[in-house]
Amino acid sequence: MSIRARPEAVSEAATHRLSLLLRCLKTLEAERATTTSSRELAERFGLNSAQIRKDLAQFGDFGIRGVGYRVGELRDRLRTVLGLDRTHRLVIVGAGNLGVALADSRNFNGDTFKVVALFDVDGRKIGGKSRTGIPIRDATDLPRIARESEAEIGILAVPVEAAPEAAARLIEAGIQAILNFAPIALGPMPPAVVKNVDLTLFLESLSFQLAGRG
Amino acid sequence: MSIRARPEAVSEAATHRLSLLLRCLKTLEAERATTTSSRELAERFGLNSAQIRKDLAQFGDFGIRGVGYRVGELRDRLRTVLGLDRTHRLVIVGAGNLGVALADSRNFNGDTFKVVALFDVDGRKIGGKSRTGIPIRDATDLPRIARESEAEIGILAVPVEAAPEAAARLIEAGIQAILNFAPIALGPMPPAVVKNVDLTLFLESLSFQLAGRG
DNA sequence: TGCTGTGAAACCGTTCACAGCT
DNA sequence: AGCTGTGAACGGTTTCACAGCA
Repeated sequence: MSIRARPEAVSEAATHRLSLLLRCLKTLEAERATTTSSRELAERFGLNSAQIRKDLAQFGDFGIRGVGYRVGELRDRLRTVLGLDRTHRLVIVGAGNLGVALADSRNFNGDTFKVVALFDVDGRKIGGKSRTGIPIRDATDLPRIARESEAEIGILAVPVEAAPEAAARLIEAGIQAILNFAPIALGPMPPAVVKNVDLTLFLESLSFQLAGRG
Repeated sequence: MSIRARPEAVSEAATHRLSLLLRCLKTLEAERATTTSSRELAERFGLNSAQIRKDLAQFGDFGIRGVGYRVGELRDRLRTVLGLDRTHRLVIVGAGNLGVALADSRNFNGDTFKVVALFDVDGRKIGGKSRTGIPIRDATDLPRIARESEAEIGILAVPVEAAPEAAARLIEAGIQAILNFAPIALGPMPPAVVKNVDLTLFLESLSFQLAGRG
């Protein structure tokens, strides 16, 4: 029922579980369910019921003892907790295959996330548009455009050599969070939050697991 | 000096650190360094020296007390441990923006990983090629082609609705490991290893961190 | 009754600190 | 002397088990 002050530290694993939980709730809602319980959620989606309760308890008392959770209400609370109750504008640096793929992706273009522009240094690309119509702008205009469009999140989809400098530019442009796809571990760059998504690492991790077999 | 039997369980975090460590060694090698130590590695690359030693100790005694590690030797050992001392062939299901971007990516096309084909159900794409020349084949031919080319790893770059069935097809085709980019948590699908890379989750995680500020 | 919310217990990964080897 | 390899201490996260409330 009641909300709690946000704890100073929440583990990344817990954050991911909350995102996943929100998705589960959307599924239940699509089925017109009005009420659920940590046990039902756990059984249907392969989770742990105690963990669901603990994860939620960090942010408030959202359930009703003896009953469970109201689906619509819990979904709203989770959206608020995760900051998904408003629109986040994105800029993508690097209009190569990956940058354009992300810009046109369904998942990056809903109500909560919106790509405002792609940026590149290649004069042949500048002035063009992605398939879904995201404009490709000159990377030197990034600071101005990022501020004007009030973009908060920057995606790095440039080659590894260009990544550190591009990251520095995003910071200058007032970007608050960076999702880095270049295979280099960017350290924290205050005041922005950095998340590295190293696709090579995932592949090598699979290779490692394959190596542990006949 | 000596190698050890592979432990039954290695944490994912440790695996990622070993991949990163291998990258650091490549850097040192490019600088013609022949010897290094856990302390040097830790200081130069922002790691923890005890953790480096612990991570390595799971697989053998690779160092020399009082001296450190020989760069070339340690790199070779790590490559073996991670299974990167041979070529892994990949198939990519879904020749949309993301699939093609991955197929053409530098990081997915070196000596250790090689994309053999893209697969799609769209007749207009079938028979074509990606920019770097990866052929786009009919998804119904996946089992045959995957076996003929001895592909071990399958990448799922299809829309979320198509992901579960496409995953099942990869298993039928004898694929040993799946890297899933669709925003759905695929459970384990024995005998294959599954790794979910949910880009939406990363974005939502950043959103959450942004929500914890003024 | 049956669920949540939560202390306590178990577990796992990281860090410390040093014995032992070169 | 100096580094590795490792048992022991620590801290954080997950799981358990139940008190307390609808």
